[in-house]
Amino acid sequence: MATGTDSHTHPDALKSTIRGSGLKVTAPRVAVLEVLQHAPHSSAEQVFAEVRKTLSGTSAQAVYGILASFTGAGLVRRFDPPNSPALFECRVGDNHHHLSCVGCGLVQDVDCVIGEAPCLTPSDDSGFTIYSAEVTFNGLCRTCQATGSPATG
Amino acid sequence: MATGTDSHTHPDALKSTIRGSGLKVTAPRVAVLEVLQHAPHSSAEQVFAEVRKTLSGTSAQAVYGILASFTGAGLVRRFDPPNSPALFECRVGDNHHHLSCVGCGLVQDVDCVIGEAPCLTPSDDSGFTIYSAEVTFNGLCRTCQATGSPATG
DNA sequence: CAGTTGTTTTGACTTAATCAAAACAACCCG
DNA sequence: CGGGTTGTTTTGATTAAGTCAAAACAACTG
Repeated sequence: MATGTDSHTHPDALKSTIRGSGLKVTAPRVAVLEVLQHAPHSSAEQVFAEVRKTLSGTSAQAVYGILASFTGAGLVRRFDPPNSPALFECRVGDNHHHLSCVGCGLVQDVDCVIGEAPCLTPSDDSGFTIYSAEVTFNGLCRTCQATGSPATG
Repeated sequence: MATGTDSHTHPDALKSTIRGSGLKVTAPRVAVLEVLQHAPHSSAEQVFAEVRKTLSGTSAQAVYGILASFTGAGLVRRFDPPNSPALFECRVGDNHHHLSCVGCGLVQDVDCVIGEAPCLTPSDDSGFTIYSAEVTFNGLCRTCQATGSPATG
C-alpha cells in the first residue's frame, strides 16, 4: 500500500459514511466497506475471507449482519443472480444494471440504457411503493463464448 | 411455441409442449407444468408440495431436476428474488417484469414499461451475448404499507 | 470515565440445493 | 405390440447459504 494508486475512499471517509447512516463505526464494518470497494460483486463468503486477512478475529455472522445492515441503510446494494449466492457492491443510487454470465458467473456493471427514471418506473405498480429496481442481463461472456467452456473468474 | 398465457391448458397440450422441447413426457413433468400454471411464482418446495397431492410418489429431486431442465429448455422462467428461494413461472418470452415485496415476499407480474427491445438491450454489452433480461422492482405491497407489517402471502 | 446501547462472537440449526448410482419408464424401431 | 436404448426418477447422503439466540464485548453519550 505504499504506492498511492488509490482511486478509493480513505478509511476516514468510510467511517463518516458509516456514521452518517446512523450506524456505529467498528473495525469489521470499515473492513467490509473497504473490501467491497476493491472487489465489487463479492459474495458474503468472499467478503468474509477478505476481511479475515486483516481482521482475523472476525466471524462470518458479523459479516452477514454487517452486509444486512448496510443493505438496509442503503450503503450497499444486494444482488441475487441465478445459481449463485447473493452478491454485494457499494455502487448505489446510480441506477446501473448488471451483466451476468451463465457460464462462469462473472458479473459486470453496465450503465442504464434509458438514463434515469423509466427504468425505475413500472407500467402499473399495483399499489406497490417502489424502493429500487434491479435489471439483470443474462448471457455468455466473451471468454465463455470463445472457449465454449466457463472461464475461471 | 408455448403460449403460456392461458390460465388452463389441457394435459394433452402440456404433453405436446414438453415433447416439443425435446423432453420425454412423464407424469411428474406434466404435474409440474400444471402446478406452475395454477400457481405462478412458486418455489421448488411449493411445486413439490403441490405435485405430491396428486403424485404422492414424486421426489423432491425430481422436481428440482424437472425445473432445471424446463428452465434450460425455455419452458419456464427462473427468478431469484432477494431473501427468498428461487421462484418459477411458465410465462416466458413476453418480456414481462416483476414486482417483489420486501415485506412479505409477494411477487406480482408487470408488463414491460418500454415495450420490447430496449429492456433487453444493455447500453454496452461488453462482449456478452445476451440471452434474457430480468427486471425486478423491489418495494412494499399495498397490504404491507397499510398494516405496517408483512402480510402473510 | 461510567453507563447505555448497539455490535460481535459463539455454536447450533434450518433451508435450499446438489451429487452419484441404481431402479425405472418413455419412446423408437422392427 | 414387444425388446432395447436412452433418458428420467428415486434413494440417500452431502454441501452450501443463510439464520437464530444469548452471552461477551466495544462504541458513543454525557
